Amino acid sequence: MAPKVSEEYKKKRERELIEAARKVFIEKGFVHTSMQDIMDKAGISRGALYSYFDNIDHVFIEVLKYDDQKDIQYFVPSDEGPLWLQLKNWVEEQQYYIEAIDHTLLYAKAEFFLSSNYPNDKDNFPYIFERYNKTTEAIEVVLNEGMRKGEFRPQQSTRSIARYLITFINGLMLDTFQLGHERTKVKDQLSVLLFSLEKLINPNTQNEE
Amino acid sequence: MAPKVSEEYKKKRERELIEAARKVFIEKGFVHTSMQDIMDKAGISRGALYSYFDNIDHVFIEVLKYDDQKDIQYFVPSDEGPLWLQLKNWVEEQQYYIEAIDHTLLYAKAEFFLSSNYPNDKDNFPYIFERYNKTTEAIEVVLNEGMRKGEFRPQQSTRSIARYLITFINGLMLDTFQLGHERTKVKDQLSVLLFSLEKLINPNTQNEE
DNA sequence: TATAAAACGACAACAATGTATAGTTTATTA
DNA sequence: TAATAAACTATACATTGTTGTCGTTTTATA
Repeated sequence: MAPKVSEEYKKKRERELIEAARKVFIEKGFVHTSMQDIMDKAGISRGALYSYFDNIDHVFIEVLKYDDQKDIQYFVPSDEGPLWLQLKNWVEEQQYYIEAIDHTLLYAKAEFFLSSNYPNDKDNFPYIFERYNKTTEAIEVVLNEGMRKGEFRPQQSTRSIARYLITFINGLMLDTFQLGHERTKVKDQLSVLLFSLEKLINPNTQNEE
Repeated sequence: MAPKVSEEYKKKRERELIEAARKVFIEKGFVHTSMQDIMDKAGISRGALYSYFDNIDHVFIEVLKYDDQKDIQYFVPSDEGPLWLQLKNWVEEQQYYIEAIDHTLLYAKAEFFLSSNYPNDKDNFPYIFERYNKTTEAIEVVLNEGMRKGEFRPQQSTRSIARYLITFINGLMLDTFQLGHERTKVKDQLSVLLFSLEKLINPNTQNEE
């Protein structure tokens, strides 16, 4: 009379399944991935897969959590150097995330949040709001810190500016899905963003009004 | 020996079908719409529908063409008044397009270009590039005109600025799909856009270098 | 009224889902 | 080390939804 495997083992197995599923989603996106695809990639039987996950939405949600957990690209300010440079760095880094689109979940995520049945009861599905809020808040914190230090003197609310930044980056991603990154000119666009961000944030270096 | 109906009749019928399909796509998006849905909405039989269109991608493409044709929201500059005000107007108008998202094809389009099989051979499907190019070019023309008149003195290339504008608006749309427009604060975001656009375009009113 | 086109709707084929069952493997523990 | 219960495999199955085709029926006109 013994439960055959430890809790640990089950966790580990589940993680393997999630990793396999993640690969499939990156390759094929969300809409065109079936449970069968995941079984094939993971080398697991139908019954076993269904004993871990109820359906494909469930699988995707778990993949999302897993991915979020390891891929923290939130802005984390440090004490060293001017905040403006840190912010600039962060924006420039986004280029690599966007251009690596074929090797990330970005595409599948966009599909999922657009087309899955799951988020239809949008209000019951806070994930997407939370993520948006977390990201903008992280930016907002930096902007506020910059204000406190007297480095930034924005004329708009820091929240608005943070939202603006995130929205633009979302736009870049969408364009990149549809046009490819060469046509989108990601780098060029990010440099225009930086230019205007500087104006938004730090008008005192331009003129005193 | 008679072709049962006139060419006119066929065109008319096709247009009716397209209009019915358009309604369905607006209601249900692209991914969750089936040929059956369109038959039901149009009150037409399977065979008849298939005699007009090969498959659902084909239907959608025709809907797109139809929609583009009547819904020209490209920027058209006039000779009256400063270009800056015209541009500002155009940007502010986008608010209504974005907020009317539930009554337009925008959502279905985003799904289609993300998830249909059709655009997979992206290079063979110029529609999306053309549309992007047309839109940005329309903006670019205005910016150039403004430069010619001495009204605008951008420090970036006008093409970059045009792309920047369109990308941001795409981002706003994506956010609106996912968050709803209250949460996205469309109006607020557009005003930040206008602020930074002014800086991008017309730095001479700020300082002379 | 003959006829060719247009519309109808049944149908086969397929793909995917989630459940179920019988048999096999395996880690634990008594 | 043998018994046992859980995990897993392999496969079958009913169900559902969708697609595209095809033989038949209807209908507008010459």
